[in-house]
Amino acid sequence: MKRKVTLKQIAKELDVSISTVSKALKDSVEISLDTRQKVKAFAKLYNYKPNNIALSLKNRKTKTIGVIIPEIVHHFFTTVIGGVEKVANEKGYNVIICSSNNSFDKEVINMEMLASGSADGFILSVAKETQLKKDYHHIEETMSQGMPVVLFDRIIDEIVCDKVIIDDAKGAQTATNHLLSIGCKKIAILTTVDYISVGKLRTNGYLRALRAYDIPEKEELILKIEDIDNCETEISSFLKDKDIDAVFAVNELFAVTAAKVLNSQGKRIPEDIAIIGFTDGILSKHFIPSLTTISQHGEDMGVRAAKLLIDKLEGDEAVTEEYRTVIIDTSLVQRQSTKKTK
Amino acid sequence: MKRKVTLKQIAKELDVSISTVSKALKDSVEISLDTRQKVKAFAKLYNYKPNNIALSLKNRKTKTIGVIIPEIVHHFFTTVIGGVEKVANEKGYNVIICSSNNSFDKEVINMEMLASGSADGFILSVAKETQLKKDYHHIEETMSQGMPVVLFDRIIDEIVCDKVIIDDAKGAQTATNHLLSIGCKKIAILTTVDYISVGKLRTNGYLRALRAYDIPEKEELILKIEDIDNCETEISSFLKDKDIDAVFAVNELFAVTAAKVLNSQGKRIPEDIAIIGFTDGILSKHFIPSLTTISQHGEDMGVRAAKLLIDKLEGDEAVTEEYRTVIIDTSLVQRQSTKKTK
DNA sequence: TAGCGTTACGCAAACGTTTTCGTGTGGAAA
DNA sequence: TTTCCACACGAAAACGTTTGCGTAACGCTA
Repeated sequence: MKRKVTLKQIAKELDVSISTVSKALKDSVEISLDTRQKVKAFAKLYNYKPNNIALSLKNRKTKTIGVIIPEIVHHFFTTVIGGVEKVANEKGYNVIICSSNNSFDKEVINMEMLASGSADGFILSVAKETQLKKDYHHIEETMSQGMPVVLFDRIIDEIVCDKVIIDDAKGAQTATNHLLSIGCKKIAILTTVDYISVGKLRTNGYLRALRAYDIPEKEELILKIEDIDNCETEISSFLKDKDIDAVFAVNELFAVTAAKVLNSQGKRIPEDIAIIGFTDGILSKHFIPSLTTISQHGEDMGVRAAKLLIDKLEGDEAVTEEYRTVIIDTSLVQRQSTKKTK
Repeated sequence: MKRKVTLKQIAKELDVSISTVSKALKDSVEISLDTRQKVKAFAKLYNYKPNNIALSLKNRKTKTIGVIIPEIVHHFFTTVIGGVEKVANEKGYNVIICSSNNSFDKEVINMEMLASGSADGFILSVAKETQLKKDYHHIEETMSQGMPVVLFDRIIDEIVCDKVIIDDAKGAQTATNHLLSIGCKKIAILTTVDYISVGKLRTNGYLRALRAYDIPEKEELILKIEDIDNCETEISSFLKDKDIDAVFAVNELFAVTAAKVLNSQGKRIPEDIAIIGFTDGILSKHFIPSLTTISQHGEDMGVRAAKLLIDKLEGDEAVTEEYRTVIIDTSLVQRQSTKKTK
């Protein structure tokens, strides 16, 4: 089992100096054509590849982007990663992905790990726990050490940096408006507890849409779900015998669960009750009936986030000092769960 | 914007040597208690963290595991990653994830990138293109340079290394047996083209089960799908007016698509036609009716793969020279799409 | 033949660590 | 006063690169 070949070994074999080998491989005119060819042939033969670690140390940059997301088993986040990878690879960057599993501690650990030499900058969506805890020291520390950070989706207002978000409130408003426009009047919302920023914003959008239509908001039509993993029972009892004609769910799981629950309660979708979700994942697409949703364009988010980060990494001082917030448009994806029937 | 603080800077500030600082931080008895405390206080104040890159270079290992998967937006693979991360983090390893996007070239590039210093070993599921092309030089090269590789799921028989697989044929047999046991006799299979190893194996399992029941295999009940993204039309025309009482789909998408197609063709599931899938993803779970499947236990696979790799990385010569193949048990997850009705 | 300019290469520093092997200082024993 | 031994610390090498600069050797001109 041979080790990886280094410049030093090539130099020794060929009885020249390390610098000669290095220069020859770079086709430097300093080195005679003859030597250059000899070195290159030898390097190819032994499959020489420069050691990235050594390069990183020397250049003080790693050419890799660290991505930290709350969950890896999550369609939306993986699509974002897809977008990040796309531009990163184009620009010669590597992508390291870590998941925080929605744990504050793991987020900190991962961030420190990557920050201590493994990545040049970060693309980050913060963990639930972090939003709850409001402790952002790890992010601020990273930034203060000169490493750019781009926040996306679950962002933090207090932190000044580049951000990529969707207009959650507007998207929710669009969703609600859609329901209103097809004649729904009694619209329930399934949302998250308020400390999840996106949940809160979407709730706001829902309320805004109602107000615009002069429909009074009713406390009993709003369900704020804490335990996402066991949302079914909560949703089931909430929806039981409720006098509504539409449900707006702030994520895919809630939407699908609501559909199932309503189904088993004997309601027809969309005839009796319309459903609209948020996030355009495979569940919404393949469910029967297929679910109307607000698409977040995850891949776009990833693309924009990566561009922002790379700009900052390669930019001059002017760019470095200015922070931008990119707002990705949402779009309504109409499917069967909100057919116009009234 | 301050840079990251290094040993050298601390040494300079405190007017001692670099080695003294390094030793002090490691609580070496060589250094006086007084100096030790001073150094540590200073290091904490400036939030000193050793530079991983420098450590990697010095130690000639990175303490990171490279994971390369065909698709990042894929539930099964992300669950595997979850398993890998779990044990990796326990053992102090970092995880770098790259997707090949099912492209041979990208697989090679990613592998070479990570191999040239960024990772100590690999956990890999090969791209479709690689299976088709049968070009494995990048994997063999990596191994010959002393970096262990663990293959999982889509493996390559010709390569000698640690492997983690499920018994695809057995799982398919279990699935088919299940259908037979509830009285189905005319079972169609939706599978992939043969060069996808898992597809072929699952087809074999299906045939084996039929033979065991003395049911002749019929060419017209087998659909080998090439273009997965546009499987719907193909499945639709295949299933049209076919005289069958069950469908076995080798993956989740095929199963769901079949269910939808049958639905729209006026068949009831499971009363008219039973459906069983492979891979226990969210689609199967949330579909109505929920789909019976063969669970691959993705997280388990990740756990075992990571353990194999770390064993090899940290093991002595004896372990290093022996290759193991771990077979993960599949299990039947019974749901509504295969109710016993006959 | 002395002086000069090329050519073709080597030296050494630097990136940030760790670790082995000195070494200067001080006090105590002889 | 000399010798010896802890003690506390520093120098240097090594990991694998890149690159500015120094310099032998050579051929040519004056």
